[in-house]
Amino acid sequence: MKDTVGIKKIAELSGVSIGTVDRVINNRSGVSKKTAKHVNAVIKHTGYKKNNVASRLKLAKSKSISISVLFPKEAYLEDHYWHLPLLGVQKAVAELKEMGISHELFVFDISNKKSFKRASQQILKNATNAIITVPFFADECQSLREQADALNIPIVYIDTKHDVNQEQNYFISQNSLQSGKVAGRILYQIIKDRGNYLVFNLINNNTETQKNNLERESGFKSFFEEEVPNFKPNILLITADDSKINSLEKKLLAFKKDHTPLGIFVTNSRAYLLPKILEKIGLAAQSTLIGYDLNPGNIELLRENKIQFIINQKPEFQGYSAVKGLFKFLTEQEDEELNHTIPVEVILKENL
Amino acid sequence: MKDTVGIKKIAELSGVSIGTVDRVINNRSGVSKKTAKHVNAVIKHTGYKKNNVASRLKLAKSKSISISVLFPKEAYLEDHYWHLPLLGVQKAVAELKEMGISHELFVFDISNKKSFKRASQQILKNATNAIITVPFFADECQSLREQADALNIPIVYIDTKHDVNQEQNYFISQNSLQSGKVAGRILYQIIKDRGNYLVFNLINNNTETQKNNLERESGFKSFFEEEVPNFKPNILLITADDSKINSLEKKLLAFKKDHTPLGIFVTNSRAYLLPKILEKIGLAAQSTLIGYDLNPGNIELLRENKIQFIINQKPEFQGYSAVKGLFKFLTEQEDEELNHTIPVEVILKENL
DNA sequence: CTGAAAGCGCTTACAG
DNA sequence: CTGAAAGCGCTTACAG
Repeated sequence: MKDTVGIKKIAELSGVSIGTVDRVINNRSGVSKKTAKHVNAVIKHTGYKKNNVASRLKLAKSKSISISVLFPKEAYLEDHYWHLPLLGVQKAVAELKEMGISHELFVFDISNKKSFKRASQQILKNATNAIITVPFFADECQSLREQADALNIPIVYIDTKHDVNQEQNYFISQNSLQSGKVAGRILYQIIKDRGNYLVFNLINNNTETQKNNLERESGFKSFFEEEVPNFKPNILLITADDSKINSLEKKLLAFKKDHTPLGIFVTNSRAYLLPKILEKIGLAAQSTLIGYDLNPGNIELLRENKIQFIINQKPEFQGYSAVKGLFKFLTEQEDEELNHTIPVEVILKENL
Repeated sequence: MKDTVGIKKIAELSGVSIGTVDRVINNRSGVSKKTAKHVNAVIKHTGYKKNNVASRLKLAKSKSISISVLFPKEAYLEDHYWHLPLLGVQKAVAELKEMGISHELFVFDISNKKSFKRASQQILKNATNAIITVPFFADECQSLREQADALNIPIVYIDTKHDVNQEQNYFISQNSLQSGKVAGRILYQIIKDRGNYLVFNLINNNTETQKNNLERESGFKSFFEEEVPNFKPNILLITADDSKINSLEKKLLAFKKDHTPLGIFVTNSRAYLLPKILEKIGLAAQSTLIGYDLNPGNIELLRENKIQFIINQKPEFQGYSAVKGLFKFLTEQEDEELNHTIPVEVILKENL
């Protein structure tokens, strides 16, 4: 391995002490312009790059990086979707713990904006270096954003991309429009023009994440417009509250008449609610069902072949990437890993 | 952050010097049994864990880890499949370079066993700490294995799992049987019992990696046996040399007669050879094509919707995982990351 | 068989 | 504004 230049070499070449070189590298105050300029020239010339391993070894105790994670309280439940990004966070923190990084979990109630506000205030009161959360509530995120900006604390949102325009807004999430197109392609391959399409927009809350569902729906329709423009599919959109799902039977019965194939796209994680109903009214055999997220209900029905496809958002990977990206940003000022589109992963029984 | 115990604390609690603690931790010679036992007891009691960041900082120069990568010579070609695992290797090495890790690329000709042998001898002559390669040639791998064992050099094979039985054989590859089942499921969803199935086993070499193709084929058939046992699909297997592919036209014409759907599974990366033939003999419209690997030809045809599905083996990820896993093994003696099944990733135009 | 000391590359409190 | 020295946790050559 050829000798890499270190701070010592730079000091030697610049004719200053390593302390001064350190000040220049880290933009600390107290260096004359002339010296700084000279040292910077040497740095550029030699291609010197700070050794972060050494840096973090020194700083691990005195400047430990603490990341606050603000998730729905379901993150505590091992079976729940919101536990998965937490697992990813924990994995990344474990990998980096010798570099002096730790995290703390804060939770809120997704049906209660105030609980989000309260938790975020608590986070800002503690000295934290970064925040990872989910943009459920537009106004509250906006206000958190402003306060965090003042303290120079970066925020990484996972799961959903909302359209706030500030700087330092980082998003690690799937492109919902694109995932809707994937669903469109898959169902179209199967149903073609021989049957009907059904989009279920099941609502169980009214937060920002609902936007994901609408974009997925829109992506689904776009697929047909863009990819098979001459085909005008019969797409029925059913928007319904979870609790009213049983009242839909009559509506669905219309599809039974000719036993034509039925492609069903559920725009959120609750595809598992449908198979029972489809069986009850005798639509199961002619249906192909695609939904989102590998929750226990969906997994079981994939295994039983009652759901055919699941689009996975890789929530664990989202949490993992958020921590890794933040670490890179906080130690190297590189933020390109903090804006990250998660690939649309297609899961069926055999690659579960 | 609560104070983690370090070597200093262990020394203090054991009443010995840190030098002795280091000897015990790293199983170095020259420690009395009594001292070792006592220190080990303290280590167990405190839950001490070596700080690898500090360790690697100290060792980066004197004990740099060097990984030899032995790939087909096509790894040099940016457009080629074998360039991808190399990119993954490079990425992982870049992430770990401050920990004192480097790699060197050696190449061989896949049509020439001797070139593999020659390159592997050269690797063994240099002092290397680990080898990453592809098991193209069973005998040569076996012999490499034996020599590497004697030198205590771990080998990680990517791409293909072959059935050698030694210890220290690590494989990072996709489960070919399983990926064939995925292909079966996808085509069955589309074709059902309304059409015919075609499996193309295109041969362009006779190395061990050909086993992948056979297992994929076998997985494809297994899908039908296991998942739809009452359905006896009409599956035609076509084994052909690449160069003879055009002579197949007559055989394929048989499928044209009734315009029934045709599900085509190409068990290797050369699905891109088929669309032109299918178009020429008028089978394109009724065909659904699934193949392997995101090479430029397949990508282009996915974009044009002339190939419908590609199964990706994530070659870049394979190379990346091999390096990360080796690093963990060489620094922490943990080898669980070195046996790794790559998920079966399903790609279509919209999630390319 | 064991310990004291130097050093990996960086950071910081202190002295000037 | 600048430098000399100590130290992060581990490793190693050297002395005993």
